[in-house]
Amino acid sequence: MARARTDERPAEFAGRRPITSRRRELLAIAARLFAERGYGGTTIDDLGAAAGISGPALYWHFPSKDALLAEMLTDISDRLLVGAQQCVTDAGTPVDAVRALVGFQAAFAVENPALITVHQRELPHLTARDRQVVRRTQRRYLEVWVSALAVVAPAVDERDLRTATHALFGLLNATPNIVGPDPGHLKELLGSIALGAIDSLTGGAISVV
Amino acid sequence: MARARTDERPAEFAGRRPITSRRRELLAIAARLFAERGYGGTTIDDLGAAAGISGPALYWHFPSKDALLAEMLTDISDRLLVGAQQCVTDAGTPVDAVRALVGFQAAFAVENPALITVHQRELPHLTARDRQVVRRTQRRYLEVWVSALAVVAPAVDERDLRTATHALFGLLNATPNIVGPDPGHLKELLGSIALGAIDSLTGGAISVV
DNA sequence: GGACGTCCTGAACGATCGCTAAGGTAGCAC
DNA sequence: GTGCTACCTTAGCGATCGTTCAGGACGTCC
Repeated sequence: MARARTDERPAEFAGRRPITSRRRELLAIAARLFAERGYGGTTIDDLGAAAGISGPALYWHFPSKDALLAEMLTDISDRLLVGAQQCVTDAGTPVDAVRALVGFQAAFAVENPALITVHQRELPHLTARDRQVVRRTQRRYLEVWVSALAVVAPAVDERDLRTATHALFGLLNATPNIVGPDPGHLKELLGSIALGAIDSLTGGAISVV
Repeated sequence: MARARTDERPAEFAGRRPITSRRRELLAIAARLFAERGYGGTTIDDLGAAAGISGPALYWHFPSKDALLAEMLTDISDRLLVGAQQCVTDAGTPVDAVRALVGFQAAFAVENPALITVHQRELPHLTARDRQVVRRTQRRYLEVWVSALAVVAPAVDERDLRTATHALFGLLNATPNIVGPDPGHLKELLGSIALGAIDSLTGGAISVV
């Protein structure tokens, strides 16, 4: 008999776990099911069945259902934060930085609607500790946006900028509700609408071509 | 022994149930808890405790936890639809209609962030039948917006308008994530950002004062 | 007084579901 | 072959939770 991986590698489970392709696959499947049925509406057996294995087999890869969700959410927020930081450092001008952020978030939301859904919806089902971690990363992501916007909209109060950024996230993250258009077109459309929204803060310095 | 209300009034539970103030109160409490902890993270006993009664006491007012959620969600979508139709019929011009819709949705979202959260998040936990009902009403609400926008943005493809409307909903419904500003200011701010977003579709016919 | 309606309590049942336990199989190293 | 690792199986436990049941308190009406 082999011990469960949880017993075998306690230190690893406490921090970062090895990211195998199988784990990534299972996380993607879980994201789809969570988006469709909700976290509470998806059982371990559902997840296993969708992956072609039994329910309890998941415990070889993840220590618990909670931990699976936690890993999914931290991964999403990490990817967003890293991508946003990259946008800013790569941009030549402040205006370019804002445009890059809009394009990046639009692309992520269009390409990963299930992740967006889970990220928006399932935060309450995390443990207090995991929720805190995700929230912290989300806040840092928000700050990247607010800092970038503050440069192109210096006249706007910073609290209003924070509000506006939340609104922009809501706008760009509407992708799970949108059906039909091809990804490229959708990115363009959402991006231009978002830039129009930003124009209402700057007086029109952004979306002019 | 008194029979449970479910046995007593089967016909009434099948369709509309009487809306007492106590029921409304319980629905408001449930909305707050669902928004905080999620539907699956809230037990019948939690709901009862928050209302100062025992858990099973809820079964006097609602036939099931599912039905409570269903009533909450259908009520929200009904209120939105009725309000939107009112906006359009009361408006003098197409531009006024769009402005009224933006103001109405902004006001609702600012005043009822918990309802917005539940409405966005808990749809998967409805039975197929209830979900269909809510979806239908949501679609009619969307159509009110698309029709109004089509008049002020005749050059935009209707599918794009539908996409844009989803984006606008996402923008205005970001209120649950926004903390701090006073309601009046928040409505104004979100409204003006939304109008800026609409300007990106019309070329600037809306937000000009 | 009694009948009746309204709203609630406390106990308990039954089903679900996350999770554990114990073991099996296939592959690779030596 | 033996040993080891990676990944999976089925059976079942324990706890949670939605729901039902039997009844009780309080009011109103006659």
